[in-house]
Amino acid sequence: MPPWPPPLPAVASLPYQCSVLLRNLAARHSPVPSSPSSFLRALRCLHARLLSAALLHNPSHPHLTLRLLHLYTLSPDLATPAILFRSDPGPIAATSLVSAYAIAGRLPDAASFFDYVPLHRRDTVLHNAMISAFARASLAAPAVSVFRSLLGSASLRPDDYSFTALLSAVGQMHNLAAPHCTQLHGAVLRLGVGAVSSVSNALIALYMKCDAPEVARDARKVLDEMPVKDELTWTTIVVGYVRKGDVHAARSAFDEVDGEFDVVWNAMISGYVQSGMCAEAFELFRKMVSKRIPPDEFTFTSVLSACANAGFFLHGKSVHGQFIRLQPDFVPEAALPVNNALVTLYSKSGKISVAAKILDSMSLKDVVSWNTILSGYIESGCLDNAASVFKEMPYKSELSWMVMVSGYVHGGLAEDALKLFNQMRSEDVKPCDYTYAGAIAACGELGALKHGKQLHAHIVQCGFEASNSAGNALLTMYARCGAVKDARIVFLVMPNVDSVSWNAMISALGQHGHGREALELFDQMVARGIYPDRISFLTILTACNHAGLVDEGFQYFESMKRDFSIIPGEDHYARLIDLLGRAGRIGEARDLIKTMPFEPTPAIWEAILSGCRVNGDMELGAYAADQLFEMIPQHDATYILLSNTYSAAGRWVDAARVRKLMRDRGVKKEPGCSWIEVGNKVHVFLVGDTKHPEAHTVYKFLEMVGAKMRKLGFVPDTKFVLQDMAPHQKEYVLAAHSEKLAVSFGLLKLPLGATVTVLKNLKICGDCHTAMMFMSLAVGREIVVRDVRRFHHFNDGECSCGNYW
DNA sequence: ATAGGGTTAG
Repeated sequence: MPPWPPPLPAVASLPYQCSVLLRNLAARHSPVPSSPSSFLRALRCLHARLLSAALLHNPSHPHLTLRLLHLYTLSPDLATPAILFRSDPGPIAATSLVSAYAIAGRLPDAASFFDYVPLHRRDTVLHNAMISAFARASLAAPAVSVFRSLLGSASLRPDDYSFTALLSAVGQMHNLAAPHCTQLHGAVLRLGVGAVSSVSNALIALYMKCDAPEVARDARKVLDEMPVKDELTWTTIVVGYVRKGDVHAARSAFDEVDGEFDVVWNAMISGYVQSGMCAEAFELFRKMVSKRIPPDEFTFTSVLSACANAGFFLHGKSVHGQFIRLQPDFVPEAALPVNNALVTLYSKSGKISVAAKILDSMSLKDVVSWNTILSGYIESGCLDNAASVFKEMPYKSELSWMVMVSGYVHGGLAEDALKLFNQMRSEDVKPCDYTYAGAIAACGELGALKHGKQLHAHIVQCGFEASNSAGNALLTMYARCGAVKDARIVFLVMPNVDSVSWNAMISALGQHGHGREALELFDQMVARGIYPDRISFLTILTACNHAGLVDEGFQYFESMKRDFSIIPGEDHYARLIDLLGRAGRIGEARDLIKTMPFEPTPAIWEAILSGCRVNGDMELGAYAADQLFEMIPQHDATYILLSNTYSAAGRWVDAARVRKLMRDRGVKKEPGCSWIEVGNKVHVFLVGDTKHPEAHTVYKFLEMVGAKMRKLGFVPDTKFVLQDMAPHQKEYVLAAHSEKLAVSFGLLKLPLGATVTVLKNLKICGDCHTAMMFMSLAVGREIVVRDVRRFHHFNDGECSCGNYW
């Protein structure tokens, strides 16, 4: 019979071996004494030996404590900690239980053991353990009150441990005021514990966490007065300067110790990563390796995240290799964050299958691992894989929901996003502001204004009104739904508008025909010292486009290069060309192409093409079409555009060739629809190949619409009435409560072609009244006034745009 | 029997 508990392994490989030992014990891989009392005795013996090896409370190995605790709680009929405690309800057992539970993140259990000890039996050490338990959980107030009760006790006095724990607890508070630090500093000096390095370290950390900029000096003073400085002193200083945003001060402090202590390297490397200086982080790691300082799990995690952030994938791969060589030294718990960082690295470098393989090979996974692979799949566009990971992941956090909701929105599946959001709330998961932002963006996609407004109310209720992500999402949603007024209110209410907010507001004005106002707002933004980015200029060009402000558009384009040194991208050029084309200055557009520093892209040719359509310059149009044809397939719309252009240019054979290509490649023509509000009804128009209005297709479409709306949980009592308006066109009236339901089919994104088709259909129906209303809705949205005016005369035969599917 | 710093997912 082998001895029990098994003998502890040699010192060199202690943490790893002990972890394995404890895991095997928990899994009953080792012989276990038959009687509960001898199991308990042996377990306590093991516990004591781990403690004497200083392993259990070594901050690098909290997982050993967890494993041991797990072993204690393993079978309820054996030695649960409660039974352990009942056999010895004194302060000593309570202290180790309080700290064990605190490390395990189970604060309520820790507190209850503290409470069980009668007042007269509590000693300073127990108080200290409780204070640090609260500190770990970032709960400053209860920690302070435990410290107060220690002060109030007649027989007890706080010692250096008490102060260290208290200072760390107070440091968890947000917006800590400098006077508090000075006050605590005074108390430390009065009680004469300032010479103890742990107290001074905590004091330095406290000063560094203060918002006031000048406290760094006070921290430095504490440092200079310390008789003995240890490695944690220097780490605290380095970390503190990084937190204050002063990487250079951190680096000079690091150079002051000359890398004498290993952990300071970690602090400096991660400091560089946090400040976005990934190249410096990697350089330091290289230096560390050349000095033969062994990297630990923190080093690996930081440097890998540096590689992932900066796109140093080859460097990352070599770090991966080094980690593999050292891997046997790491317990699974220590390897976990490194593996997580590896999964991130490979996801970001586009090697999602390698990332999945690493995840698969991990013996230990946590929420972070699952969330990482989830966002990896979403970023690489594998929504299906993401959805199945989401379904099967053993634990979810709020972040998982957030990633999935916004993943659906980004992937164009707004309905699924809202469905998931509703499911989330029915499962009582509290959404954070980012998740709300995702759901609101989904409403914007769908044009579900009422639903969006409800979410706005929730946001106010949850206190997320000051959040920029939520505010920007609301702003964009209102803009997409055409509620510029509401968008403006959100913009005015937001406490810290950022450049995203400005861009969104400018775009809201621009898209709804308030071109001049959009330009004014842009100038205001610049005057306020907010630097416009490339998105700002895209927005401005769009605004100019919608308002027909050609010369202004040109001026802003020049100013972008000259005053803000932003290099125009293909999208900027495409918009400028579009602007020129619509103004009939297609020749200038053609000249502009020649000045571009890159070869024309499909977007550029498309812009030229639409300009040619407006101007009837079919020669240049056909040339652009030829260029596009070479680049096909870019996206589905290109085929239709091409075929129509060739037809308009009289090149019927080429048009037919495009149509054949379209058929061969299986490009689907899906029916689209449009909407119009009349009174409290919403009319939905079916747009598409209406020459084959087989009844079942029409009804199928209606069913689809109905199912979609029911799924979204909007107006459930909506009735569909089918009315025959004309042989070539069907109109469905939604007897809705004037909600812009039809917008939920994504119709605000209705392109020019579709609008033209609707107008054409209305002409066929002879419903000029509706047509006029439709135009008034269309004007200033995606459609430019002059385009609509062209069809004011409804000259069918001349329509070069054709149908939009 | 108790303390201080450093890590990963958007």
